[in-house]
Amino acid sequence: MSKTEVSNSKKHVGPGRKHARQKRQPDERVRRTRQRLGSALVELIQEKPINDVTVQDVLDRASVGRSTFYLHYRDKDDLLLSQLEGFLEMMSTMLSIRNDQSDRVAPIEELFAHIGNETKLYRVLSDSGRLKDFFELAQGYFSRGIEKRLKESKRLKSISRDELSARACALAGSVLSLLRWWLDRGARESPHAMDKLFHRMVWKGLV
Amino acid sequence: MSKTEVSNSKKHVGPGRKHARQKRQPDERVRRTRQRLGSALVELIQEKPINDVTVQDVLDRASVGRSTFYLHYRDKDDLLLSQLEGFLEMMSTMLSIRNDQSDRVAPIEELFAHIGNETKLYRVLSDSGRLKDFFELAQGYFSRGIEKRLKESKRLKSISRDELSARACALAGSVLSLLRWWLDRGARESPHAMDKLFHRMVWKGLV
DNA sequence: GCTGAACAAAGAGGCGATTAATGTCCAAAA
DNA sequence: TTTTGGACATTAATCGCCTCTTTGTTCAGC
Repeated sequence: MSKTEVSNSKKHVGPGRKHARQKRQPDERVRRTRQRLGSALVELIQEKPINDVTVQDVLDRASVGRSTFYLHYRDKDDLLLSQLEGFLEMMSTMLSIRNDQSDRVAPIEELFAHIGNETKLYRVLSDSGRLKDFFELAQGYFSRGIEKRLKESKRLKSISRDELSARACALAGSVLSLLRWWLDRGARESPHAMDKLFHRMVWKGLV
Repeated sequence: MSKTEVSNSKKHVGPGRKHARQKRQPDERVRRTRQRLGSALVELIQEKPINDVTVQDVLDRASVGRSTFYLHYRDKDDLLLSQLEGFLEMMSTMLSIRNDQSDRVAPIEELFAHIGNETKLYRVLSDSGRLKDFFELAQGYFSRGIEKRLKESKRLKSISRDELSARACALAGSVLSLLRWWLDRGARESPHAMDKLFHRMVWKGLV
């Protein structure tokens, strides 16, 4: 695990993945085990350099047997990736939902709020050089979420499939750039302010 | 030079940099030497894996003495970075220029056209894992170029400095995402079509 | 400003030995 | 069915030591 990149996990489908994909039968025991492992890793990488965290550390912190770990995940990176993907999946879903009813929190605001709560983790990823991989991953998830949303827009019915995907891609890019701008300056503005800013810029004219 | 990252070049100011910065007295000999070294490197990395290209290779190809090389550049990476920066500087300048007069080629179109001519290089950077660094670098240059342009917009006179920089950042992000989308699909659409697409999306409503 | 040659310093690669960590397997418990 | 603990084979990091390549510096002279 020397050349560990967050994005380099197309190795093989692996044993752990099967559980992740089967959304049926979310056995409570399984859910808890995975949850404990994930939290343990996330905690640990905020305590010491990511490469110094061993599988054994995670096992101890999570109080989970070694064999159980490998039953769920291919390796440490797979676990981290799975955590990040879970998070991004949430964000993507948020972006995909139309909020016509004004009683919902705006998706961009919610997105900034959620990520603003994880600035420590952001720092860790940044320091370990995995931030670029994370953003690349995020670009995919955000694009898909946004594309889904755009598809339901009446104003864009006449637009070709390719152009829709291009637009989603560009929008995702701008959200992520804005997010990075915000985080790198210490997240000074409120999530609500960022949401309004984003709306003033592009969202309004597009969806 | 095993862990060579395009972006990791904040080591120290280095001897070579002084020539790069002094825009006065662009001595013809210096210009030619730098030009030859740059071209040699760019040629070579398209012929064999970037890490197999030695300084000696570059020297031979460029017919430049070893001491001369180190007079201009800190190391191989510095040379590559300098080439990329030169390219990005051009792009940034293009983005910063308002084209009120319709006889100019639109900046986005020109940008896509220029980069479309370097797909081989794009592939090389991608294969050597430096693409993420390149895009990160580009994000900075593009943001600055766009911010400069936005500053001259009458429609945005009332906007705060911070918001202007945020907007520029987001716009740069969307251009780059679009660019990546375009390149990764084989640059099928014409630069002109991409320009129009971009305008339909955001540019129009913003500047 | 550029050169060539000479030289010190750093680094990559090979190799055997040692140690830590990883990943697999299975019988048995929950 | 999931989880467990312990035993076990495999892998990977580390070290010392060596060799050869590449790097980066220096300087007298064009």
